[in-house]
Amino acid sequence: MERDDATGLCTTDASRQYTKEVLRRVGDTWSLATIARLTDGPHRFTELMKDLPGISHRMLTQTLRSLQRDGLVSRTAYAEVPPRVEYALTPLGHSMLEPLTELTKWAEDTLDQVADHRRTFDT
Amino acid sequence: MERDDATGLCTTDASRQYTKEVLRRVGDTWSLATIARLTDGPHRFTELMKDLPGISHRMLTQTLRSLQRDGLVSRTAYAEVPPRVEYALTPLGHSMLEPLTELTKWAEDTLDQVADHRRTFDT
DNA sequence: CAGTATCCGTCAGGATACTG
DNA sequence: CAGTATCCTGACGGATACTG
Repeated sequence: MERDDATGLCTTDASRQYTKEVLRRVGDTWSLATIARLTDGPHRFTELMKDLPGISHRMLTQTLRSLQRDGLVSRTAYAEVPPRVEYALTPLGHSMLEPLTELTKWAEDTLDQVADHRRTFDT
Repeated sequence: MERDDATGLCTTDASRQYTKEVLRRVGDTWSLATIARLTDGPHRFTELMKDLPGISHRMLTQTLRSLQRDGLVSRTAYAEVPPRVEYALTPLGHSMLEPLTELTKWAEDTLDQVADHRRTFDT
């Protein structure tokens, strides 16, 4: 596997597949936010609705299905009345948190720089 | 700033802005691939076209403008005939490579797991 | 409560043609 | 060579109504 010596970022065709793969898994509007919300433990559907301001009923369902399909989130239904369903991160889901956190920190640290540059660029 | 103790991933409203911010900057189809291609130094427009299989003329322009606008990529035009323009990562662009590489490695390492899980889930 | 189904608007992004 | 402008399609995602 070739990697750039300075940074470790692959520049091969194969490596670009991985970046695309990441986007395919969590590149949509709600996946990352949903994962972040599940960081501290299992949550119910309604809790997630409440804690993800702006998400629609439909999109939460769809996002959870997608994450579940990829093995990042588990779904547990309890046979009760009223029905209760809990979503939680799987070990695989947890394994994403560390690299994801790095990227989030980077965004946080560079937010102002980017905003400044954008203003300058527009003028 | 509240962070989850176990993982360091923010779960506050503010932190979700950062994840959204990342997606806004590089969440489209071609930004990450373009950045990866610029890792090893400056490249010309045509080189990038050739090295990003499937990208259209229009989308490369649009992607480069967006990255330029955010200060991740610099554009240098040489007053020659025929015209020559070179794109390169800025220091800010370089600063993204490390966290990005972590995420790429994660995708690489978990690709098979996800593929397996997806097959199982479909049945 | 936790979904599924349907309709519909918006927009990313491809194809193509035209300029400096 | 390195763009810009225009048109068009398909996927993302919101609103709403209906089930177990």
